[in-house]
Amino acid sequence: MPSVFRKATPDRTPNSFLQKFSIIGTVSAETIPFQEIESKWQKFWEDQGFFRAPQTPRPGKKFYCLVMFPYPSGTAHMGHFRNYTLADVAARRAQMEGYDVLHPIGWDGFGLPAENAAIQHKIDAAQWTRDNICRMREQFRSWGLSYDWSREFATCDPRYYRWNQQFFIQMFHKGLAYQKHAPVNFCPKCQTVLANEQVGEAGECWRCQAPVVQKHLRQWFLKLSQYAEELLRDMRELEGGWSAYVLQMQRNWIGKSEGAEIYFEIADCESRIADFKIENPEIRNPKLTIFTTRPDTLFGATFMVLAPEHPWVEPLTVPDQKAKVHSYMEQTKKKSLLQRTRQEGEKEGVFTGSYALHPATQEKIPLWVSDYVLMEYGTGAIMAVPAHDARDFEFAKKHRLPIRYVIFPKNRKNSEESAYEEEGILRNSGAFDGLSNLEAKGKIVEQLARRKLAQPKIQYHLKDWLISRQRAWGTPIPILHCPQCGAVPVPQEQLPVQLPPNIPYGATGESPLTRVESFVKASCPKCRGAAKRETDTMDTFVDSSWYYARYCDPKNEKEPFDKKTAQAWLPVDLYIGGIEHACMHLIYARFFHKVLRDLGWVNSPEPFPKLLNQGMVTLGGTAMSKSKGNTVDPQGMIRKYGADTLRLFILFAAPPEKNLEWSEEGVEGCLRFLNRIWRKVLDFSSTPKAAAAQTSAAESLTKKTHRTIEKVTQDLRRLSFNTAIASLMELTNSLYAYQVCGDETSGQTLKTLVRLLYPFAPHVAEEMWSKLGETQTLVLSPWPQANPAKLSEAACTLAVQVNGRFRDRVQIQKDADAREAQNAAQDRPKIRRHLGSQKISKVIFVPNKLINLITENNASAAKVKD
RNA sequence: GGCCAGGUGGCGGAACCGGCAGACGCGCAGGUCUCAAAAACCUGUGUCCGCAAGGGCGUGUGGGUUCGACUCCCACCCUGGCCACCA
Repeated sequence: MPSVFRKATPDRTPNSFLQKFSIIGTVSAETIPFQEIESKWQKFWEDQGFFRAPQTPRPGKKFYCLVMFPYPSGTAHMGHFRNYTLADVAARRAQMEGYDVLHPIGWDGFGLPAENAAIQHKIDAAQWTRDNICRMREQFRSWGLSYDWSREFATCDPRYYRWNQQFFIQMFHKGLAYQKHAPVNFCPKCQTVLANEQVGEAGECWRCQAPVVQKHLRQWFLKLSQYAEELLRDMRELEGGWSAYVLQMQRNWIGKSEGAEIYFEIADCESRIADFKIENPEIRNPKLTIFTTRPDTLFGATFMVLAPEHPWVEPLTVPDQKAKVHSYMEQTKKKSLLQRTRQEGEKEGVFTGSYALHPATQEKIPLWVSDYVLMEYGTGAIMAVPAHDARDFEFAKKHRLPIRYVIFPKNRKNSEESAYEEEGILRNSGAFDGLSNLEAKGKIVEQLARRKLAQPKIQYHLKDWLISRQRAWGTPIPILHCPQCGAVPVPQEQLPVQLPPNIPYGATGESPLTRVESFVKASCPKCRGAAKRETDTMDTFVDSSWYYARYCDPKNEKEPFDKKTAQAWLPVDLYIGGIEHACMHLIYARFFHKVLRDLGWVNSPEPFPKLLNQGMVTLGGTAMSKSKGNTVDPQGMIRKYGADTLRLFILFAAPPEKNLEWSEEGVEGCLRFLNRIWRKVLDFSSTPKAAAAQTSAAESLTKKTHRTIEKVTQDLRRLSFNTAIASLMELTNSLYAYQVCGDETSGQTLKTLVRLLYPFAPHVAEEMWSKLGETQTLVLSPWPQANPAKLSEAACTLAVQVNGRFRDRVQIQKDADAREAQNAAQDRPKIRRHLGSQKISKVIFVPNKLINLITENNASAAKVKD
């Protein structure tokens, strides 16, 4: 039977006929019945359990695809949709490529919104959370996400948070969890303390933006700082897998600076040693400790500055200066942290009247007090080197203090107008003259260290993680406070310490659990005496610091997870989530993973070697948000256009890591694309089949198909979903241009197209697949393989340049050599015209791509260089 | 001030390793079908000169390297982000 040629354009008989008679309602017969298709396939996939991951993956064939799990706020927004769709494409592709895929979802169930809702509406936080989870679960199901729902859990379930408690106790025994009295950040609105990472640049609460205040409280900490160096070092492992941007942020946050502590003796200290004894009985021979990253500038130190809060300010201030110093300290107290840490404003300060002895020269240098020195960093005291530090320079100018240059650039003089902060050669530095400042750094510290006047020191910005929260909706910290034995961990067999029912919610700055007598009253496991239960709960970021490991073995009731099983799945192969967690969750989880490794639970250095931070979904250029009122509800869009259409749009409109501007026209474009394939499928299934046509059009369509397989496969590997979809659109256009229907070639192309479409638009692809007469689900259908023979053309088009400028293209045999190419090029009239009578002096030939003919007097070579 | 990312048509974006800039989509214009419209389909769409053939110019700006630069190097401008009196 001959191939059936049909015009692609009008009279597509049965369907356009039907279309005319389906005027009632907006749905025409050619429109894809999304709702029907979606629920049908969602049910089918779930019933068949296709997305259930095996208990243990085959070695080398695992793909653990994870999205940052949601807080159950009650409504999923377009940002969730984007996040989870991106992961879904990666997971579905991996499954088709034959991997054992773990693609789980769960709920970050603890947190303030639930507790605030409980206070406001007099309901149970647990119930509120459960209801929200149900609502969001239904939304996620309607999006066609290939989750292993059998592994779902919520962190507010005692079956989960008991392991938080167990890890906490293990850390307590290792000294990694401890309590201390310390100045802490307290949010007056949330009525709880916060970790450093949870306070914004302007000193605001990360959650409610209220200004944070300082309090002095006894709180629980995890020794994050102990892992500072390792967290920094292991970023090598993440290079390439994480964006440079997040790595930079973490590097900044860890904030390593290498330098030295140097000890300055106080001059004439005998006369005032009594003052020190009163204030600090342990101090015998007071030496003021400073931290510097520039020990090479030591000889340029002409004065010293103490932070106003420094405990030595009082004893060092001579009677004559007391009034001035005290008034300055008062002034400082009134400034906010923000005011103090801005460079703006003149550098005020006062002289204490005391002097220190320069450790190298024994010179007396004055001791000043100024708030440009911060108590929180280093030791709260500095040696001031105005010649080589811009801040010290400014201070010295204002207060007429001496400026002594000790480092000089190689070939020019120092300007006396500013601090010289670059590299150079030492002078005015005693025995160190002539050394480069880099060499001098080590040598100066070395020499001082021999006299016990200095030691090398590394300083980090990263501090320990304050995990206590004075709120009820979190994991109870499993500690009992005994008047005799102190803080005693709750014995293993008493875990979990469960939240009591009927918590008297309220934000009072104290945990509501303190008012639950039955919870508080306990006995000490050591001495059996009466003890009080710890009532603070853990920061919810503890919950999210190891949830990725729990997914590997979520039903385990004996342990957090089986080590072997988790080690087989971990690390996570692809982690997808928003960038806002760069310095919170992503630091905490890396820390936790390393602790778990040291406790023997996991064996990989990093939990997430590959991280994709998806961009925001914007409308009118700003992130969609309820408060701005510029949101688009994914559910409404799904009802209007279908989940697959929305998926395609979200994937196609921008590369994953960039922001994506919402555009309903764009959505309609994607609907048009799906409809085009849909019509081809209907056409094909209603057309009598024919053998492959031996035409050049058929051959070229086949080649295009194989090139598309190649392109989509590669694009999926590098998570370039937008370009993958573009090439599917190209193939669809080629299929339309082919104009033949029902023959082998168009059938093969159509089937390939549908299989390639599956990760992006799975419901529609499954439906089309079965309409094409296929009986096996696409989930289990192997990913198409490009036939290398079909990828290459016998002939190729060579770009022809004359003197580097593109002039023409020429058809040439594939793998032709330079000689043949040049002959073919010179046969072209255009090229002949451009060459004129000029002689060819050089030929650049890139096989199968390009030939560039250079003439003797070509313009660029003849360019006079003057 | 330091660091990072980026700057390509009317718009979103493509060009992955230095080799035909603008794939794909949106929008716009013209056409086919229709009594008409919608849908669908076809054609065109960086810019300037030209009826056309053809040619000039074009990837923030200015230089450089190269036979050849969106791509590499130097300087600068702009946008976004992060850090920042961190000693």
